[in-house]
Amino acid sequence: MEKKQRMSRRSEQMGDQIEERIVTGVYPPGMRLDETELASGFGVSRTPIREALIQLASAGLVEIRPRRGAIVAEIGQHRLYEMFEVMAELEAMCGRLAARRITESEQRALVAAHQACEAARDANDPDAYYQRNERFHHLIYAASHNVFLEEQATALHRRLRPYRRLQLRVRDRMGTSFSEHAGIVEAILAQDGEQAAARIRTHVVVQGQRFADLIASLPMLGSPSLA
Amino acid sequence: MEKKQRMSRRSEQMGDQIEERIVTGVYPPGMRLDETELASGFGVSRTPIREALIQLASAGLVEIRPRRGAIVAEIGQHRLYEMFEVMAELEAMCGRLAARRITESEQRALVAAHQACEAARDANDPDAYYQRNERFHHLIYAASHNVFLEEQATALHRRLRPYRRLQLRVRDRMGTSFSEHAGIVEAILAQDGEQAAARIRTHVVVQGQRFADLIASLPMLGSPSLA
DNA sequence: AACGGACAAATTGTATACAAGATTGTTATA
DNA sequence: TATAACAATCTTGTATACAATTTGTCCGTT
Repeated sequence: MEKKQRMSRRSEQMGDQIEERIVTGVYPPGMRLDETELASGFGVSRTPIREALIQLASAGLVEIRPRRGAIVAEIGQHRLYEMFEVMAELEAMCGRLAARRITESEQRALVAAHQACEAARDANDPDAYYQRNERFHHLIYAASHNVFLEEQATALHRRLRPYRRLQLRVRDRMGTSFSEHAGIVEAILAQDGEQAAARIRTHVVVQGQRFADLIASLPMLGSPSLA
Repeated sequence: MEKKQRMSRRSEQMGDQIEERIVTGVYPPGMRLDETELASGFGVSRTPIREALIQLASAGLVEIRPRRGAIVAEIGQHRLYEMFEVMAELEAMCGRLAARRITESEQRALVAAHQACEAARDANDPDAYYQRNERFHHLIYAASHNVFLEEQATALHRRLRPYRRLQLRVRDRMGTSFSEHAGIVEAILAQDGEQAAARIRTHVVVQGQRFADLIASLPMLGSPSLA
């Protein structure tokens, strides 16, 4: 999990900062990202900003219309549903592979992360739960022992972060989430790949009413026909 | 399938051209991509080249080492296996969804594409089969009626293109491929999602000996520990 | 009053100039 | 002869200047 050694490349730092502002909602969907403005705001020239925007566009966070500037990508309900559908399947795949390939130390780490979630739930601390939940899921990605899959899952998870986050405050989502985690852990430890996959699929929000609740809780909309 | 209206953005054209040269092997894995050299070669300045390289790096085709230039990404055996493993699952998901959601006109198009493959096989024309096979697969992606999934599958498919291409010349792969297609079409038309998924999983090369053959047939190697 | 065209302002895309770090080759010394 | 340090050169990263296209406004005409 170490990744600090390349200091150069301002454009990357810019990219990280802009991305942070996008996923935290400081730059809301649809907002125009003026190159000159961003440049003066960050105290750099347009060049690193442009390069950062191109990267973010490749990642799908912003949309660059030729000669017409960049805007924060608007994800419509429909496309959001599609992305969660894919996310569910990617995570399910991670779970299936993890059940077959997880090592003993990874098992211990997973159980520990699960217990950490339990503590956060008991303390009724959504922020803590959110972070520990992220760790829990990431441990499953890593336990798949497919680095490429892990990367893909992490990237998509990150992209869905702002939408997922709000969802934790809805209803008794924390409690539900935790008990679902329990089932997932059990299946993985039992090396039952198919059951792990099935339970993860259910866990990810795509299912029926739960997704509708998510949609309803989102302040940012975006027209459904954007996809 | 129309996408021609934005003429501006040289960097995109450069990106497409460089990408083409990468996937066709003109720029082999590991090759150094000198910005100045490329710029003068394409008759443009370094700026569009740089932007193109950044995009290609985001897509995973090139690797940019800060202050040390860009090289064509080397995909080691291990990572290649991982990518095919994910590809298989993505395609399987497409098939499962397609079985449930495919429209009648899409069914006709799929059958037509399948028959076109048959003709190419009978003519023993690998190049034609290659193209029609691509179309066949893409139709399944589209029939999933999940645009995001379709995009992801298409992107990964494209990235694996150079490796897949060589594979068609191996053995009697064309004949095998076609008969597997038949089973896939049947499952989708029968709306049997699980069977379609299973057959597609088998169809994609990851399975045992077949993947070993693929590896053996690849001139470009890349160290296995790159992942 | 509304529509259309032309001009003006602003913003993106590209080229070039400059700065900073990396690589390579040379030289001196052990 | 080999190694280490230094210098020269080359390449990338950033800033700025310029070109081209879009957008908005104003005025004229119908």
